[in-house]
Amino acid sequence: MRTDAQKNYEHLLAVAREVVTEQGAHASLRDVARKAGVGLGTLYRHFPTREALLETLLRSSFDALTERAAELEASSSPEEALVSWTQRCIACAHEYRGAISLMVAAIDDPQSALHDSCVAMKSSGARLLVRAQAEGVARADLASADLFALISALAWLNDQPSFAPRAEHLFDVVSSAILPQRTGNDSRKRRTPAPR
Amino acid sequence: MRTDAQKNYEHLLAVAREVVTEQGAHASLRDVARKAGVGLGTLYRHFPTREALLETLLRSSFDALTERAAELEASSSPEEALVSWTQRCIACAHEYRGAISLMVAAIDDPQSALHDSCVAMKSSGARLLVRAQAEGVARADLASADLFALISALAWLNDQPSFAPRAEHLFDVVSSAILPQRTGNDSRKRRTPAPR
DNA sequence: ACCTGAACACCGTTCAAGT
DNA sequence: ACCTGAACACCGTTCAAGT
Repeated sequence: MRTDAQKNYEHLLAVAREVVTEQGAHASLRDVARKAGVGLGTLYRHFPTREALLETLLRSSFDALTERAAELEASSSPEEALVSWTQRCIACAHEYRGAISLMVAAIDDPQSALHDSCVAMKSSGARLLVRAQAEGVARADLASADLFALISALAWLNDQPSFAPRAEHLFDVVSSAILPQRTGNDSRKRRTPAPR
Repeated sequence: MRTDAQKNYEHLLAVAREVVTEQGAHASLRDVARKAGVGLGTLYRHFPTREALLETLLRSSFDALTERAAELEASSSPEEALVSWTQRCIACAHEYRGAISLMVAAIDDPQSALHDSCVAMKSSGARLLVRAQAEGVARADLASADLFALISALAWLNDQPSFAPRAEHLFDVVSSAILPQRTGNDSRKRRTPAPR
């Protein structure tokens, strides 16, 4: 890459990160190019699709997620590993508003720039899930697709301003379905204040 | 309403139903007007916002939902009533792809044409939830906002083509979190085949 | 080798002008 | 009283022309 192209690329990415943080994953790409002081074509050459841009923005988070799964498998109980990783997963998908819809669409589309990252995420989750199931602590009838779906649903809920305040509680509720025997997961006991 | 206006209104609604069924709640309104053979302004006068159009399309379903809640309260066990109504609720929100996002946004926006319907839905659910909680069969720490959130999340999952095939199973999983003591809800037993 | 921005085909929304 | 569609300000995407 020519040094001027490299500079364009990096600046574009920095501006995109700002704009997407503010406006979400469906931000205007025209706006990104404009704010970066760059021609539209330059943006499209560096990032041929919205997914490609998002993938680059989330790259390091995705990598950290995979790494974290391996660490947790070695260091934590099957139960704690699954809960902790799931939480991180949701935070990662929630990094940019609206990103989760694109990720969900990508899991079934090998053409998408987000495909590999999402498959990796699903696989990491699958390992932790199987491990917890072997221990009898996670629901036996969950497939990795189900875990990915539940994580996606929680990330989507967090994206909705009306539900965001109850995000933690909703996580607990869904967790209790994944790990029915979880310590302190007695659903008859009030764990979080329930507003009217 | 003048009879020609009435005719326009009804034809517009019929065409809108078709288009929205095909393309989802974010279908082009221009396209609806075009296919109805009507000026854009005509559509906007009858339905000042996308929400207004959707509200009209879903009107009878919303009414049926409220009615059904009352029926179930009288005729079924607290547990069965909540499960059955929740299921209907999801089907209703899922009637048009993408409608759930607009509904979720409407719950906190009294200006939205969908606001009242969503509040009614939430209230109906709240009654059934409280009843089930009084019986000790539903999680005590769930607020009506949580139930609405979980219903929304399931409706959203159903909207995603990659998750739709596992919709029923995902409903069972989330149900087991809402009703931990539900008959046959033993999560250690395999209830639905889990594909690899 | 890389960049630009006009061109094209679309949106949603408003509102002057028509019947 | 109702209808129309041009006008405006936006999109995403492509690609000929420039440096």
